Amino acid sequence: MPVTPPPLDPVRLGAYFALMDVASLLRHAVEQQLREAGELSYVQFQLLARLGLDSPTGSHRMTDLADGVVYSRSGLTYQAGLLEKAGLVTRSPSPDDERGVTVTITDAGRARLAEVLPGHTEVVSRLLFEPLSHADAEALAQLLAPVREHMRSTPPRSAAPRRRGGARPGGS
Amino acid sequence: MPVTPPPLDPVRLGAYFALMDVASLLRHAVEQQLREAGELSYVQFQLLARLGLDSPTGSHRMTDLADGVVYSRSGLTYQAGLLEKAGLVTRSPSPDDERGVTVTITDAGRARLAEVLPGHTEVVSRLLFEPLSHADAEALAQLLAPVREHMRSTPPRSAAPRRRGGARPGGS
DNA sequence: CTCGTTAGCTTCGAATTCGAAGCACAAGTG
DNA sequence: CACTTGTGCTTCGAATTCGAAGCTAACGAG
Repeated sequence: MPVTPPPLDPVRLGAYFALMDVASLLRHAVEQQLREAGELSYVQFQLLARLGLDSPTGSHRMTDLADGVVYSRSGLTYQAGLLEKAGLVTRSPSPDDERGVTVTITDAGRARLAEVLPGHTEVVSRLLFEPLSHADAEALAQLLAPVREHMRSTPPRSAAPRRRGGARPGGS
Repeated sequence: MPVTPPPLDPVRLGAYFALMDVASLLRHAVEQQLREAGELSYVQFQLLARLGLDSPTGSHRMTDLADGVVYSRSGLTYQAGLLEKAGLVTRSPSPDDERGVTVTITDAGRARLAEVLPGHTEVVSRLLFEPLSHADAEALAQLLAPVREHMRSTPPRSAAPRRRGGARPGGS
């Protein structure tokens, strides 16, 4: 039974709106920059960045990539397919787990990443950090860190008994 | 000539990632709640909220709505069309400006809004504000306010001479 | 008044996104 | 080993999104 929660006070409401608004605007600007500079979507850029910058080997399992990116699994497959078709990554079965897929960035992928990264940095610096001092940025990061933790550890839904979900084995 | 900008220091990079991540997660959670509680998309909810809560008359021009929402004009038309088909708003030509369209929320629209609002508040409170004190929320709002201003006042692109943009007159 | 320009919104086609359903491999149980 | 359950990823169809193109109304200059 949904107990009517207390409405958000103006301060929180403002913070909520500002957060969503800033993120949307920033995302749109970044997307535009990426499209013009390197024909990349935001998701593709995130994947390349994760592979090229966060990984010493340049490889990741699809699942690991999905953890870093919010989007749905199917969307991830789609974008990874586009990246592969563009020659920026390769997909191969994982050595340990036959059903896993390992995605590896190619040299062309690294080159493309290096190509768009400066512009990306420039846009983020200009739009997000121009009005913020270094101390502000630090405060923002420290404010958001626990929120991120909290969201990532909270299940998507509280109740909802998950109607016998998942993979039915014997298909045909 | 894109002068290579200095890369983002770790603090700013962390703030940037945290911001985008938190906003994405929150948006997904909110979208899910809205879909389950009231068959509304996020954009539709924003439009209804703007009409039902922000406007004394319950009406707005399309342009005013577009200013509050980030999405494209065509997307706005699409969602407004869906809302109209669902009977939650009406669209009529603006009295002053014959080419403007005024969107007005209906009683059914207000009812639907009242229906989903508690759940929406609950999700936002739980996901975003549970790990934040009231002072934290205030700090967050004050940090983001100038950023929002800055983004909204900055043109989408700096250079790019806008190739003779807009409406070409003699179509046929 | 007539022409050229701008503003406001819609239509169109292509691309992206999601959730549900499906398949193949892995792991646990008897 | 046979069988059941769970994990990892992909395919599929529907819905949403965007940008470009188009149309009508308002505006400005000659």
